[in-house]
Order: sequence, then structure tokens, then C-alpha cells
Amino acid sequence: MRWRDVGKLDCTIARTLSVIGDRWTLLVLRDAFLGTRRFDAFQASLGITRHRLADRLRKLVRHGVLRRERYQQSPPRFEYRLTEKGHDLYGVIVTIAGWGDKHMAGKKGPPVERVHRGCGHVTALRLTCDHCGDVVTARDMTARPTKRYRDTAARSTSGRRLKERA
Amino acid sequence: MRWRDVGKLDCTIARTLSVIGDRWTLLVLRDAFLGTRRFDAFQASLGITRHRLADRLRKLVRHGVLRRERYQQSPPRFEYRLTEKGHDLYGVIVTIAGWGDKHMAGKKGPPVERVHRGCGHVTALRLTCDHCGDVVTARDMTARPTKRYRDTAARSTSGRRLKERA
DNA sequence: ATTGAGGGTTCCACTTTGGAACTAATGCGC
DNA sequence: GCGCATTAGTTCCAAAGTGGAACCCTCAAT
Repeated sequence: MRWRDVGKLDCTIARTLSVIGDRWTLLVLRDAFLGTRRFDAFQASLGITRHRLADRLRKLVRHGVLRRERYQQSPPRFEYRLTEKGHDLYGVIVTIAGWGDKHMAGKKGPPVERVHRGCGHVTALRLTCDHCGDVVTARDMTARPTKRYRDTAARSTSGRRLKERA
Repeated sequence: MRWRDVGKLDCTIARTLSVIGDRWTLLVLRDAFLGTRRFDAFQASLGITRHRLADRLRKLVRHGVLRRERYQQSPPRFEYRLTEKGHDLYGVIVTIAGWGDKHMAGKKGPPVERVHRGCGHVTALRLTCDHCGDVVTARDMTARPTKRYRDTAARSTSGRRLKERA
């Protein structure tokens, strides 16, 4: 299967990864969350080639994650800012950072820490159940097909395998 | 910069992405969290080439995310299971799925939902502050260099740019 | 002896990436 | 009014990564 077709699968994760799941895009977003907005600043920070960067920024704009905004009339200059949709990716960045801080940091520890403005403390973030508020880990959760999926599966010659879901 | 050097940066996110940040790896992990364990099952579900799959599984084993375990003596057969370190990636997968459910699902809605065993409800997960327990979003958090980073930065000709951090 | 399952490896064409140089519009000092 | 710097890109080419398909090995069952 070609990568460009992955975004068409009936799998939310696959579709999301078709937008953000390549080498550089999540690093672009990391910088965006740290306040980077300009082409050259991304380029200097990331060490990505200008060519690739232009390509990735275009893609993120196309998917509504970033907005390309003129910040100066002449010469025309643009900067890239997170949209609301982009802001919602914070959870992805921060859980990646959290895993990295726990499992991939060198002996010196990580270079960045996150402070919760609300309580003023350096904190790691946890996942909690929307419904009951308890902290959850993988073992507390089960995945299951949604109703519309169960119906579709039932209709389609009934036994077809449960793949390409998730 | 070559991608293989990204894992050496002093950035937890970059290092983490050097392990899980390619086209297929997160989809392999998605399947692993759904219970897939065998080479052929991954291959059938993902549509990845056997070659690439072998490569990705090796890499995940090398990084301690999966364990290659013999489940049958003769002929020798192996399966791939999440380690504890691998289990800790659940947050990454589930926040990606959460973003996708919100922003990338078709009009039919997502194909999979997650149930919290503890309370029995279908739920989306939220990020909360480890310290005070409040739900947080991007705007509630600030990133800052850790102490060891500030010290290093201060020592090194003092003005050097704050890049390759995060 | 042949077929089949499971878990791979090999080969080759094609695509994507990295590196470096180049472009284009404008402002700035002199 | 000319050379230089800034910013945001594009172009070109070689090198690396990927997809498709076929092949390999060990053993078990028929």
C-alpha cells in the first residue's frame, strides 16, 4: 500500500498520521507550540531543508493545522500560526514529550519542563477519563467498533475480517 | 540534517520521534494495542511490505518497545508483544486517535470507540495536571528550559541561541 | 512428495529526501 | 542608485528510503 492512500483508510489514527505522521511534521509542531512562526526560524531550529519545510508547512496549512498570515505588507512576509485545530494537537506533542522524558532522556534529564499556569507547578500530564475523572492507562481501556461499524460489518457478507479499523 | 542524527539531539521529542516517528511505526503500535502480535497479522492489517515490517519490528525491539517472544518451539515461531515501555505509549496513540476523532473522522464518525473499564463508559481521554488534577489545554501550559539546561546555556558564551531544545 | 503455515530475505524500480545553490521583492546605508 | 542584507521561498541532482513481488527456510500434516 502506498502511503498516500493511508489517509483514505477508515481509521482515525491512519488519517491523522497521514497529516502529522512523518519525520518532520511533529517537530515543526513542537516549534510552533514553543512560539516559532517564521520560515527561517523553523529552518534554523530544525535543520530541515528549506524545500522540505516549505512542503510541510503547505501541507499543514492545507489541512487547517496552521494558518499562513501576512504580518507585513511590503515586502509581503508571512508567518505560520497554529489554528484551533492545530492547538488541539498539544496533547499529542505533550504525550510524546512525556514518554520521551520518561524513557529517552539522557542521564542529564530532559532539557525542557512544562509548567501548569493554573497551579504554578512543574508537571507531567496524565490521561483521565472524561466521564469519571480517574487516571487511566492502557490497561484500563478497551477499544471496540462503534455502532455504525458493527452494522456495516454485519451487512457485508457478515464474516469479513475486522481489519483496517481502529 | 540527516534523519538518523535527529535521535541525538538534546530534545526529548526529537529522540522519541526517531523511534516512533515514521510512516508505519505508529500504525504498528496501534495494532499492537488492539492485540495484534504476529508478523503475518500485522502485515495483513497494515498492508505494509514484509520487508518494511520486519525492519520496523526489529527497530521497536531494539528500542525496548516490543519484545520478540517465542511462542512455539518447533518450528520456532515468534510473536511481538508490548513491553512496559511500549505500554506507556498508549497515551500517544490515544491522543492521536482523539484528535483524529474530533478533526478527521468522516461524516459517519470514527470506526472505533474506547471504553473505560473502570466506569464502563465510552470516553474520550483528557489531559490533566499531575499536580492539581485540573484539565489542561495548550494555553494552560508554559514550556521552559530545565535547570541543567539553563546552567549549560549560561556557561556557553552566554548568548547562544535557545535552539534544539524542547 | 506435496502442500501449507509462519516468519522472514532479496531484488529492483520508483519516490522521497538532503544539500546546496539560486531567485525575487524590498529596505537600508552610503 | 549601487551593493548588501532579509525573508521566503524554488530548482537541481545525488543519495537514501520504500513498495511490490518473488523467493527461502523449517517444520507438520496429508
